[in-house]
Amino acid sequence: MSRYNVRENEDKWRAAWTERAAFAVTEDSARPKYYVLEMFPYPSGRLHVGHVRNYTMGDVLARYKRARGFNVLHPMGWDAFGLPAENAAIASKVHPATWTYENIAVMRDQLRRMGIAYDWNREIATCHPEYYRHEQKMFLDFLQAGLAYRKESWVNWDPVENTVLANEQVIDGRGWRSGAAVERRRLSQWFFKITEFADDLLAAIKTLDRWPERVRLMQENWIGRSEGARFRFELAGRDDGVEVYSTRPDTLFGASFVAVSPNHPLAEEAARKDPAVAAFIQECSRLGTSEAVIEAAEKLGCDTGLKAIHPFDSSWELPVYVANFVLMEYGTGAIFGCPSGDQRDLDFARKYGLPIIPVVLPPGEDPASFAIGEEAYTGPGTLYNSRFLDGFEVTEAKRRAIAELERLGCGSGEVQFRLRDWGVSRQRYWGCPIPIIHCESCGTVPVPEADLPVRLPEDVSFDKPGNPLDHHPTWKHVACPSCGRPARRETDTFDTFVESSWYFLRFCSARDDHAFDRKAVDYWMPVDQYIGGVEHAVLHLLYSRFFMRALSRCGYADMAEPFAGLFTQGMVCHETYQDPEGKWLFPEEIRRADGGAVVTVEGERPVSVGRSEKMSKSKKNVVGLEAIVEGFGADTARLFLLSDSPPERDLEWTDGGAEGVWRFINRVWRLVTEPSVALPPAGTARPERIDPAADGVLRLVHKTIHAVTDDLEGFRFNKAVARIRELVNGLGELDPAAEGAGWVLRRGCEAAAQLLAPMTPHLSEALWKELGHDPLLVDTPWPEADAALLVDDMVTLAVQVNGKLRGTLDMPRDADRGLIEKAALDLPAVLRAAEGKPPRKVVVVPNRIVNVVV
RNA sequence: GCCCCUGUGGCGGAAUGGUAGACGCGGCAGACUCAAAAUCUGUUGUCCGCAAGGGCGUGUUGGUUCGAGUCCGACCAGGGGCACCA
Repeated sequence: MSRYNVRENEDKWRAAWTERAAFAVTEDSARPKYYVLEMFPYPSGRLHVGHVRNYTMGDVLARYKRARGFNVLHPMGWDAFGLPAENAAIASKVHPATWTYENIAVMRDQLRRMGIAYDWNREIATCHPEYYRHEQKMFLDFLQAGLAYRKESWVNWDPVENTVLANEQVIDGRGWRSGAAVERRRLSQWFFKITEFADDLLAAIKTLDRWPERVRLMQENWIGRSEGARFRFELAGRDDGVEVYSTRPDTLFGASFVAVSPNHPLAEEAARKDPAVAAFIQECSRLGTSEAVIEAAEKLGCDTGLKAIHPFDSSWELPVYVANFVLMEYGTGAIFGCPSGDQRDLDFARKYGLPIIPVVLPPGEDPASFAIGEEAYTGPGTLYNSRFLDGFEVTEAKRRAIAELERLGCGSGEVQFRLRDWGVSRQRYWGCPIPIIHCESCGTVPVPEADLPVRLPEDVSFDKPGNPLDHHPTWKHVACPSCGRPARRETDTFDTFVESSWYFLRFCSARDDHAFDRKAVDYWMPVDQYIGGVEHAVLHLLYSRFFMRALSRCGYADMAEPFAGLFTQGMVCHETYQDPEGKWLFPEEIRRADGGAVVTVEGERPVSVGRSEKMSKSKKNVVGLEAIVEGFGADTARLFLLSDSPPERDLEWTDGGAEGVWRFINRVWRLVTEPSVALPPAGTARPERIDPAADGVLRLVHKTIHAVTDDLEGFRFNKAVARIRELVNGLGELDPAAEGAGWVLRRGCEAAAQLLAPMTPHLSEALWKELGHDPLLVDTPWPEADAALLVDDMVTLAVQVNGKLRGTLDMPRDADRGLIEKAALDLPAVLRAAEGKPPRKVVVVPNRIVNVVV
């Protein structure tokens, strides 16, 4: 019995593709183009199976489309700037650049071994000055176009590390590494004006019909368009007021307080006079900037002592609170509270004993008895207790309330977006320097284009807390390009999302002197199929959509949407293991003992098995790619990652499953190398006579070609694999004595090799050669199914009595309705189930089912 | 708190409103073997039954329909997102 030699074959066929330069492409107007892109990885150290799942899906598509005659662009690169490199620098004294480039070398090698069909000539690393210099130029152009600007904003500040923290780095109000209490601080930072395109970014989501529904929904929520009113409450005894934004101006007569954000100027003013307010604001700053945390926290407030005057009734005064649930970043940073119509306001009013005035009467309720209980009423209804708004529906009341505010001159209707401008400044070393010089007399001066790129200095130290660029002895000291006097470089670097917002354009002409060649971009863009994790559903994808618009406005391109099709794949998960002390264990540190109990390999101590979770280093539930590829080969890993779960769902890695795939690969190998009946030479014409038994198998071959093609088009890789397995099972059961069996078996084996090719390219190439074909399979067109062989002459109908299955009926396809009814009614099982009762009705669905109703 | 998704055998999962459990993993039985591994064959939702056959089954619970895993309502459970991780 022969065994498929993985090592030899995988090396051999990869070398053959490389020698052919099979996947290097150029623009070719004669052929339809197809741009397949997987989200490029951060070079974290080594490839894990999650990456491989992502890239395998892209490769399946790239190889499939290539076989269908498309000119396929399938590039790969590295999202190489980022925090982990700096953390590594702090932890192990290795320079971020060294660490990054070493990781890239390891991961590139791993990717090559997986046999993914990339055009490696287009490889890019975003930390390379040849990449980021174009980004600096774009920034200058955005600045010119008014799409980039500088302003103050709030951040989470770690006073020990002297650094800004991400929300996820704030744990219970403390810095993740230092443990120091986090402060909210104002910092002057650079922003991209994404809100400029808010309406268009929202409206165009409708055109992205090849994006997953949930991603579109997430983006819609993120942009968060709302219609409401911005208006002013005068403050009693002062000549200023407080401006609020509300989506429910119709409920103004239910108002019982005004609340401002802890960062609102009025709050700061109150804090200066009242230590209690100051202490409260201090307390709020501990919550951090995350909306989820703020919204979930108990609604707390602190009375400022100020009184706001109701815009519709100057004798009506409302208390002004500082409240922890009011966000400075949204609207005006101030609201009015209507407890009967908003849950947060209701909680707040209950806590502080404020009036609760119902103003919207739900349909069918009696105004005399309707009362607000535990829940605020936010649904539709009719206004009451609301003077001139009484009797109007909510929508109409909103319109009238706004009209009245406008008449009074204290406000107007306004559309608000939840979307805020994109803050791109990071107080970090390992990122793209922002090409700006700060001069005391000239202000912020752009670095002249001729001086680009602004390169990162290499001699930096990570001994001190804070930004290494800031405490570098010389780097930031430069002459002002405008006046020549001593000035200081911007020491912030870009958010790494900036690099990933245009890398797909760079791939179109990766070695061009400009950011990209317009002709190449016009040919290849948009990306036809983008594949990546759903974790990027909002930010990366929205930023890229913004960049495409911003670059188009600056004359770089002429396109709004960079990604025509998007697919978000699930994560790869694995069981977790802990020893008796609760320490996490790697899968290879455990084994299953004879009784089925799980024990440690060392010392046989009992292991508790946890549920399957996303593979992560911290829980050690990771499987090494090397071990799999060494043992079973790249094709096994690829096929397993495609076969067990639908691609959009999480996949559980199991050793058993991978072994099953390995068995299957060997079964296919033996099917071809040790056929049950001698195969005629390649290209032999179809024999005159084919036995009905063999004809059934031939039909299976064509049905499989048809179904697998359809499944690949629809991203149903797991089903495609299942169908190919059915084909292989069917070929294994072919009667070798049947007339025409050899020819049918050849057709079947060829189809199996071709259909498997996008998934197991090495194996398929080897099978193709075994089957006597000389040209590479990679240069062979996709097989076509013969439509005549897709439909059977006989069909099996299910027969039900009152909806319950009682038997089946084999009938010719499209048989006469009366014939079917009669045959069904004569079935013994039907007679038995009907218990002698006459049929009241017989439902016949052609070629599918008969339902006898008695 | 707000928004969203998912619940089907021991497990991963199939199923245009039409034969629930394809395909695989695991289990059980057998063949080959001195033995094991590898491989192959059969079997495998559950309950009753010697069998033929039948009852029950897609988180719970109502509804629509000749017919519901699929559509609609309520509930329960698990998961995800909510602006400096990438």
